[in-house]
Amino acid sequence: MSAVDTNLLADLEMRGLINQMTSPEDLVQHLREPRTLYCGFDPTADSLHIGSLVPLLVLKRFQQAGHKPLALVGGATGMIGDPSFKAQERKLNDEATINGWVEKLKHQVSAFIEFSDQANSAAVVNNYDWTHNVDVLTFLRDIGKHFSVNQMIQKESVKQRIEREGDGISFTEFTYMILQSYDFSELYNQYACTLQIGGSDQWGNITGGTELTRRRYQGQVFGLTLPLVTKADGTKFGKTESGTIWLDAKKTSQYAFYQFWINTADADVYKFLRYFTFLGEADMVAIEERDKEAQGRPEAQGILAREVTRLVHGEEGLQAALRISEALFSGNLQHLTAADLEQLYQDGMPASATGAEQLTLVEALVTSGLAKSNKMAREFVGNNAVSVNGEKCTQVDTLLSAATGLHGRYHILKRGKKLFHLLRW
RNA sequence: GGUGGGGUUCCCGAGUGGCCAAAGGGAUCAGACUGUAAAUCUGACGCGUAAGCUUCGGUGGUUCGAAUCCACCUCCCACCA
Repeated sequence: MSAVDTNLLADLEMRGLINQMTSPEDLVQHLREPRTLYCGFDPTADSLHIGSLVPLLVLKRFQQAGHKPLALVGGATGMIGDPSFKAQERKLNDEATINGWVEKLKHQVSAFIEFSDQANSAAVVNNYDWTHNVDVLTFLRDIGKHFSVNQMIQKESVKQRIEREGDGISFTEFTYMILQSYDFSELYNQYACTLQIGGSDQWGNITGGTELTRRRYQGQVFGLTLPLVTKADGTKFGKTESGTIWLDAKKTSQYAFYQFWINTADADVYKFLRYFTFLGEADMVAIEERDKEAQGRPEAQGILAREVTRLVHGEEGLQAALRISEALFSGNLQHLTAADLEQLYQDGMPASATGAEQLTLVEALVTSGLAKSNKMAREFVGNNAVSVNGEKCTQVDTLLSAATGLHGRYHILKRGKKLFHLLRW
């Protein structure tokens, strides 16, 4: 019960992972003992995306330091929708959908924290459990009474929605803060949970919970928010041209996930190492130093990509991503064996099977999704942007068939510098 | 409820009867240069090999011809109540 790493907050500080804390000095004292903390994840889709990675990893950091993490899945709050810093009212999803998502998130969240029999073993909780049978009158009298509307409308997170003409905020979303506060006080009561972490946008909701807990149970609980992950070029983190980067390998393959991190800008990569890996400070400083001295390609992106992919998809997932990446970007495609190619397919390289006897290059590009119309396909070919099995192909009418493929069965199509597709006959 | 202003191609935004698939910017994509970068330069950017076809909130109408004019509908915004 005493094996607590008291350097935890200093480590978080070094990583730039602390945005705000309630009563910092008290919290430092508080964390000298093993504590229980939580972070909420609302089901807004059937998978979390990398935006949730920072809080997930911080839960893990807390557990490694000897504390007990609770991952809260918002079966209840997900039905309401968090208005914090959202420009517009969100549409509600139906209950069955949300319940399906809740199950997936539970599973996903579980991969990041330990459930073994140790004293600080993690738990997954669902706020639906303690909210679904609270009746309205009880809620209004026992919980609502503790909240001042005057204070609530002062919160930065909803201010713009209230002040801005045109867009408003429904009572439903306005109430979200109360529900989340209720969660915190319930977790305090049921699990002795005394710390909530969350993104910086959660500050208002978290402090609501610390106050409610004090009023209901006279307990002191703490809040700690994490910084919003930003990119140096100002674009939104976690999105690429092709969409959101999900944690679920079915939605974003391990290969695509790995590639996402490999493509991190130099200006962001050292910051991201701190946010997303468990490497020690000395190691990270050394990496940065080495990259600075060596001209040419920095190695930080590769380290980041390997570390994060391993964290999310495990060693196997990482190896799969590496196999594909190495084959496509550094290997000679002609040297791949049939088994190698089959492995790439198994590893989740973008692929499709063709039903046709033969395809023109243009048709192949369109059916593989590498070009969205025939016209675009022709343009790519004309631009010298397409290669087949590692060789530039500039003839629009080139015919592809099983016979022209590698091992009588595969074509590796490449459009531009980094988009690949495996065509199977 | 009243008055006024709007809804244009992924986004912003010009366009007020033919010269409009529709200016300009952004985003995106490709090429060159590179490090599977950044910056820069070049090109593409509704669909179609092309002829041509389909777009400018919706539906009808006027006209040889409409994103542009008319009617109705719908959604949004501002001000007033």
